Amino acid sequence: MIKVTLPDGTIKSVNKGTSAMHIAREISEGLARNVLACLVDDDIRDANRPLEHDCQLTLLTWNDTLGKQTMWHSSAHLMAEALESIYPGIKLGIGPAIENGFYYDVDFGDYTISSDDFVKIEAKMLELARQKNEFKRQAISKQEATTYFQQKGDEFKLELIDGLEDGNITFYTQGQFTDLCKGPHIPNTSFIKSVKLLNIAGAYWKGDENNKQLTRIYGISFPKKKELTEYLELIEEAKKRDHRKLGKELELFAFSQKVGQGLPLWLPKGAALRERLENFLKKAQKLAGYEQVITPHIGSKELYVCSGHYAKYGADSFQPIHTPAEGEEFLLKPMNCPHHCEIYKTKPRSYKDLPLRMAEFGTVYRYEQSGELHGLSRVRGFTQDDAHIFCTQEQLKTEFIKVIDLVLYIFKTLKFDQFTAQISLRDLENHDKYIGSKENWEKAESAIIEACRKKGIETSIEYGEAAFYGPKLDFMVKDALGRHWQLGTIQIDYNLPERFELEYIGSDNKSHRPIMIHRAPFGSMERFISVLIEHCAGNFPLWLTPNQVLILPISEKYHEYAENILNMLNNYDIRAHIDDRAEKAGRKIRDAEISKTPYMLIVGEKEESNNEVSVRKHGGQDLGSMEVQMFVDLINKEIDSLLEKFDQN
RNA sequence: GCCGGUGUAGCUCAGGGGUAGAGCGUUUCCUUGGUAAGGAAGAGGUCACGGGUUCAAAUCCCGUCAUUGGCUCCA
Repeated sequence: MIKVTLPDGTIKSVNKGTSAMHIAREISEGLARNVLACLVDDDIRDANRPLEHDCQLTLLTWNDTLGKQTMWHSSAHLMAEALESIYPGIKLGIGPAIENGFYYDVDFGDYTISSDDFVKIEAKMLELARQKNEFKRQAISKQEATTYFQQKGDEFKLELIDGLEDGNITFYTQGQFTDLCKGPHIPNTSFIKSVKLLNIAGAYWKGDENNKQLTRIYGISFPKKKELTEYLELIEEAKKRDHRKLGKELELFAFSQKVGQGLPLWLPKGAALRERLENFLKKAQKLAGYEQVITPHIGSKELYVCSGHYAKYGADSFQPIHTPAEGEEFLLKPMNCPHHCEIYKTKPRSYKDLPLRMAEFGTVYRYEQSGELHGLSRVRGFTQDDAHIFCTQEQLKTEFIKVIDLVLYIFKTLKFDQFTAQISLRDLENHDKYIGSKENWEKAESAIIEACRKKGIETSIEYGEAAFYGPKLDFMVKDALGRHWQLGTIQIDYNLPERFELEYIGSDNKSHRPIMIHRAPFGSMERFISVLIEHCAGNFPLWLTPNQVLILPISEKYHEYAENILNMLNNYDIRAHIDDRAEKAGRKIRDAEISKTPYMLIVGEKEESNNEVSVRKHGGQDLGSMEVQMFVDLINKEIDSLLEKFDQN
């Protein structure tokens, strides 16, 4: 007999070799029908595998992330089975579960496949699922595994097996399909009640662009048909929020073939919005002790040779601009830091000058790969809300924390309450690719970790993700379609001060080297605004939104009164317009709603005679009629509540 | 950059070897209205661009550009 402890603390004594599924069935048949896998101590396993020792047991269902992942992993196998039966002879790469669904990488050989084929693949998958085939686990020797895939002629699996340790290899079989897999899997295929193949794409074998490109098919599956419907509705909703669509509809930005790809054109409304966002940050930065600087859009090639960027990125950048002078070369600036270093050097600095905080909304140009360009999220010309803090080693942690405060202030004001923070450190093994001394790196890495701990930020640590000149902390958010984007970034740099020979005179009257912190709370104006658009679905906060108020005269007779109202609002810096088209009120309201204007003022005979306005909020709420002054107060009060002052304790 | 998809009116899209369609928007006229679409008439397109096949190409083929879903990359 062994003792199995369940999450609620109950201990069950069962025969050795009993399965988790058996225990589930003892608890209830309903539960057993929903168990997809289980956790034995901290090990994820098939629910049907026998339990051999005393253990903690957690039964995993669709409600658990790990349960979902198991279902999706099994669905990838199911898809592979379906694909093999439709396209005999295909070769399989890997087929894991992902955040939302699963994929399988396949070498289709001579078959051509497109999303038009999804319907028949989905049908085959469901047909196979209904066969209620068990996922059978089988431990196998490396030799046997190799033989199996040699016979099958699947070089990808052979390559995978090659990297595995003998004695640790398992196969899973369901129906006619066997795959190299460490599992776990759901008990049988019938748990998969609905599937949807989502898209098809190329993907390099093992993620290496020197390797063969396979066809990746993405899909998702559910234990209930209804959940698939809901998921598809969610995707539709997300598409409505796509910043590329809303940016066009709300006339915020545009692109032009003639101007060039990845070079956004800011339309009047978008430009004004961006300007307000910049001013918002400038105000907070002023309070935080930053000074604004301005630097040119190009810089001598020598500047980047000095910074080291030319050696690393020169070949993949916009190429140098030549002048009529022999040998003279300039680069479009890909970052602002070297310029700021030169500002630092304009005069001798004392420890009393530090920390020196230099801010600039600096527009930079990077030759991003054409396939990577995406709306405003990834462009070739963009403006960083950049700043560089030059400080001493002692000041580093405090300054780092202050920057975190600024980032959190922005997130709070714009209601980004779901973000993740990632600490990027050096590769654990290979330290050669980083510039700078080992000691400095260690100091910098621990400063970041401590600062995050102190601010109570939940972080993940990623090794090997650091920039070549220093470790960093990145804040990431998801866009409407679930893609992750990096927004704010804070990076420590021991390298540039070295390369530019930056110095300050310490209290000991000796020369010392400052440390540099690069930071951009928004990241770039372009990307931040893209995420903001999707975050609020185009319904910007009142202080940011292009048009705050639309005045809707009931008929032409009230245009003059509407003009009066407009003048009053303009005097209070409220952004308002009049819809003076010869349309009915219902029509004007509808159009105002579609344009996402926060407030509508309906004015007609009643309002004019009482010297009032009727206020309707976006979304339909009728606030009744009131005097203009009262409406102004209402708006200002709302803006005040949204725009808390930056307080750096 | 790589592998797929797409490119038709300002927008969203249908069509498709015999020189072009809808809805919305826009313009003009009528209507002067009360909380999500009033009516009528008109304008608007070298069907992305360049080649090829053909009696004939927007349609088929090739190339380029842009865009899009991924992959790789991201100072």
